[in-house]
Amino acid sequence: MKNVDIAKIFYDVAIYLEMKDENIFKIRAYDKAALTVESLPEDIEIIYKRGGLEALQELPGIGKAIAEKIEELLTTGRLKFYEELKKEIPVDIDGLRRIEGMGPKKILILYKNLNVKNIEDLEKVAKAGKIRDLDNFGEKSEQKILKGIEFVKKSSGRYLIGHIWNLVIDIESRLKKLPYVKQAIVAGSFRRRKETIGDIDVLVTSDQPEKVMDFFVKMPEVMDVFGKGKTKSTVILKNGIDVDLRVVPERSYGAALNYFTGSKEHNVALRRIAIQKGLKLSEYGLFKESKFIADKKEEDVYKALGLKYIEPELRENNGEIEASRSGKLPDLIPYKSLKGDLQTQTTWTDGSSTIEEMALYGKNYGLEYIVITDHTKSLAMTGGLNEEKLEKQGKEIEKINKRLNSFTILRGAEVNIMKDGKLDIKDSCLKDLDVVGASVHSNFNMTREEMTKRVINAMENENVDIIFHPTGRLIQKRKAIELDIEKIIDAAKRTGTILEINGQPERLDLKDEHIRMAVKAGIKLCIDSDAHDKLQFPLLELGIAQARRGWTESKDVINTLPMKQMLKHLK
DNA sequence: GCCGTTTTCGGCCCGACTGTTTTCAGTCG
Repeated sequence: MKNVDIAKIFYDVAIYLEMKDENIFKIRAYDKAALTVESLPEDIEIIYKRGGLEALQELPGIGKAIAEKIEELLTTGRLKFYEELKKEIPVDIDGLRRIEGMGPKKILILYKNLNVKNIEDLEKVAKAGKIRDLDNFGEKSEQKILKGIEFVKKSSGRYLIGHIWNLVIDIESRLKKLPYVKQAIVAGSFRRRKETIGDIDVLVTSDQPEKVMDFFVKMPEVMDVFGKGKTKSTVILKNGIDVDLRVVPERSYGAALNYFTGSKEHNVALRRIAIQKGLKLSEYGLFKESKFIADKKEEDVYKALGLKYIEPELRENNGEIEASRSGKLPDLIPYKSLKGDLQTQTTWTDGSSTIEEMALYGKNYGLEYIVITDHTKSLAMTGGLNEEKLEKQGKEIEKINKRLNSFTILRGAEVNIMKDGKLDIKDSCLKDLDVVGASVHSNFNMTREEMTKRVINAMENENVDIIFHPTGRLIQKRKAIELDIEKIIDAAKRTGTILEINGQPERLDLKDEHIRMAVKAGIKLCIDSDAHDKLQFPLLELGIAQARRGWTESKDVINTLPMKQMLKHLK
């Protein structure tokens, strides 16, 4: 049983307990435990095997009772306590809760009175007009439920940050231009640069909130307005994404930005610190009694709490507060700080731009060098290159390089790691390339042991400089290959192999927590766009965002260096 | 249910909006 499965069960337990009107703090305890398990960097099973119940109880938010439940889940694969709750109230919690406004209490009322177990049941009773007669429901809530069902049918839940990036920036800049808007910024998980975004949170300061709200709910993308007040409005865009807008007075900007950036867990931790100091922190400011202490700038809030400013990408309550207090925050790699891109594809395989176009656009983007890394022969669907073609491409690159000023195209390839860990291109050919990246593109379903061995085999090849998109995941589409990341990091250290942070929106691979492990182990990384088109170099910023979430500093990333120095880090 | 250089008992983060309510519960972030 995996961490996510156990976390899911505890989240569900919390919801069941809420239905049963249990003590709110008991409910939160299960939520907190779920979050802890969910965000562990290693398998909880390994922790349990290593240290048993005691080791489990050392985890934050996990005490005796929950540790025993984890033990039961790990040893039997089941949890009686949970199964009894499910039997007592057999409803599809996940499905029903996706409907806006449906929480535990309402789900319970609907189940008890109308035997609603899932969205289909809900739609039937709503259409039949049966909901309006229930206590605490009315005609409006019935309509809202029907609207919510329509919306859920269309929407896919969370969105990849790279896919909504332009839309978000566009909305932000339109709000900024309004004469009655002072500041406008997108906060929330977007500002923290999470790989997926559930909804867009926009913060605005203005003296005329009504006008801002009027503009907001009438934006052309808006499909429906879910709520509109003086300080808070929620709309749904035609593409299915929720946008929340909050308007606060200018004096509260810093506190509000901090509050709406989150994460929730980071905020809770900050509030606790405030309470310890006899202060109160809310989106309106940091207060002593009713006196403003800090509000205008985020920095002031942290300072007043005795902390160094914490960058948004770190605000997940994963140790950043302790690091801030003790002056051990990382000096994060800045945006726009890469000098080269070590993975790009061209028309020689599945890219849509020529080598020369890639070079010109790369230069224009501000880079000093790029590596052309077209696919190799075993990836037949992309028309992968063989040894002969690689050599031919090398000559072409040489020609183009002569025409370029203060920019260099390096020769590379993205070679395939075969099932046994061997590569699909001869070493004698790889030796001639400047940069060799290797990656897994086939046989995704191997056991963890086999897969880890396979990749390490490739890392041991003296020509392999980088492992591209190491875990092979496609967010929301394909699971990562089974890899023992700790062993991969050890091997990287031993063999001097670089691990990639791939900036493609659906990859972002390595992911943040693995990056953090790699950085901690002191191995070198690179950040690539994996551009398949001349317009994709801005994906490097997405890669940097991911790196920042993994506590990466410039010194950890070889392509922050000028070309000659970068090359020295390769084998 | 968890947790503790103030506590092993008594705390546990804060506020807005909606819809159904005549003062508030539920939901959301």
